[in-house]
Amino acid sequence: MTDSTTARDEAAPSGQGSASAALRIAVLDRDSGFIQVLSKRLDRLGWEHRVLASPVPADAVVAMRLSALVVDLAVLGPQAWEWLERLCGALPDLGIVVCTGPSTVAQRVRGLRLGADDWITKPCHPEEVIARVQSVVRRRRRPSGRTETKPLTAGEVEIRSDRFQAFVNEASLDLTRREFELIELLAAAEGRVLEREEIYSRLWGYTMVRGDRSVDVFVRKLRQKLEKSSPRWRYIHTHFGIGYRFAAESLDVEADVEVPASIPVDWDARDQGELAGPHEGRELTTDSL
Amino acid sequence: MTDSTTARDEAAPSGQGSASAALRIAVLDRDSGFIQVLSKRLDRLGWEHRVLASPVPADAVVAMRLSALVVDLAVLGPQAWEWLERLCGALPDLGIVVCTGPSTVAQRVRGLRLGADDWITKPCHPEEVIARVQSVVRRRRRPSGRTETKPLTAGEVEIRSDRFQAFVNEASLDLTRREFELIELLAAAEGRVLEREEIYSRLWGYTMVRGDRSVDVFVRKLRQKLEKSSPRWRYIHTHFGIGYRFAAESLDVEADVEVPASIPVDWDARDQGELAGPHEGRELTTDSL
DNA sequence: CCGCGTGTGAACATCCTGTGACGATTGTCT
DNA sequence: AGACAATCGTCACAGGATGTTCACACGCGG
Repeated sequence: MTDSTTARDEAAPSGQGSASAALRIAVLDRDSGFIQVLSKRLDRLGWEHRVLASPVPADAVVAMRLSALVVDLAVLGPQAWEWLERLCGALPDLGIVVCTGPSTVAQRVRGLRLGADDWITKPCHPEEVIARVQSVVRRRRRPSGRTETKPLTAGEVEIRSDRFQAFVNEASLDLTRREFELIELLAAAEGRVLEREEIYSRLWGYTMVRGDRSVDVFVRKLRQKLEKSSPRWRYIHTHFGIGYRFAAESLDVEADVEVPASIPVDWDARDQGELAGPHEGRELTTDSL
Repeated sequence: MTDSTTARDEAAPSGQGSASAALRIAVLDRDSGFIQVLSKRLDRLGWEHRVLASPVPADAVVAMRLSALVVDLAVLGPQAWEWLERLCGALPDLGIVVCTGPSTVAQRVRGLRLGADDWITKPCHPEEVIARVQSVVRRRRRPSGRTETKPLTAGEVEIRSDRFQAFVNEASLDLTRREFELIELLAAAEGRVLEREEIYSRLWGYTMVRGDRSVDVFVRKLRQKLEKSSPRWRYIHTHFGIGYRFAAESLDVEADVEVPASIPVDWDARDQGELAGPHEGRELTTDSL
């Protein structure tokens, strides 16, 4: 493993609030003075950052896996709008702060509507730029309420966010980062069907291109590991043409007759544990192993 | 309503289009001119909004269940910072846009650091205020966005958008994607008759060519599956020369004793369905099979 | 009674997913 | 630095599920 270094910062489905420090920022600008001051400040904050002086294709920005981007639209010339639109379309979760020279209200409105998160007019104080970037990034992390309090369990598996691992009978499944993020995302959906596009955008951070099989492949890897450790259960269900649904379902058939009444089962706690929606009534969990 | 269909039209993978409409905004300001213009604009947008002219306790704001708040800190006087801090602490998900008179960089930075999402300096154009509020709200809606999934029921069937499935007595009908979209569309029409062309254009996304039987075929498949799982009910009714209407109707003659009480019958939808004869009087309900 | 719209079943074409393997990339260890 | 291992993303293929079209039977409406 040892994956978790940069793991959570970008595109984290349920990031840990702790890692507010590690941020990847890029600044696209030509004003050397501005860049210099800003860079120094970013250094002191310990934010990983990168300066781009020339118009970078939107696709290239996507590959940088940024948390936020500060951009002077002037650098991009006339195609700035198109560029901005494409970028926002591809990375809905990227924080974009436009920091540019004098502009009209209409321009600012247009930029914000296209997907920019903030718009600062030069000249401006670098400290304010920093503060606005922070503000944008702060808003981005959703899971404010979802701290790593409760380990999720379903069927035989237990998903521990604090360990970045899933376990069956205390034995780790040895999930990789992506695999874990996937199972965590699915399990957190509480039995709802998640569409491929949504899974992709929440795990990878940008929008999926048609024909991408990444989600399928990782679902397969997950299923393999789940099946190996918990053969009598099915967890990930395919919904053809839509996506996947996570729900623990036992393969043991109608074995309730087998369950001796002598063993008192804590139905309440058990039911809560099951992620399987309240329906799927015949959960019958004869954990007779 | 009809999540999946509308979602389809705008190619939005996860976003429920309807959610963008329901916004609750409050404006805390004393500048009557500003308020007036802003209010008018908010009205036209259809956003539910409320104007507060006097310093409202932070707790009171909490009770308003807002999506966003536009506030002139000047109204709050010297306690503005404390007020802001408390509010942000209590409602981390509330979008807060400070819109106030001249300020120093330090003040703006402080406000943003305390939790404000944006800071606009007056005088400013109301359209920009709107755009910035939208930008702030846009980011926020992801996490809770998918809560409005209310199971729709009619007769014995229950349509669950979160599972892309319909159920009868908790047993799935195993509908395919198109079948589900169709039943969802029909059911959402609340008993109105939908013309073939409309059904087609809303499910397929483009206009139907004359002679296309796709809708008929899918109606048939749906009827088959419905009949198999719920034989004592009729759901989809043909209106000759027009289209189809969805309404649960029991075949049991007044002997609803048969109807298992476990599932409440949606009488309302049924009644509405009977009345709905929008098109030329010849309703003549040929639903005799 | 005729014309047209609809129900029905099946054949056909298409799309979608499961699967295994391969190269690319990243990070670690020596 | 270089080799090595793990992980990730893409590809091609196969099988199956799904969507579409067609021909024919039937009933409605005029």
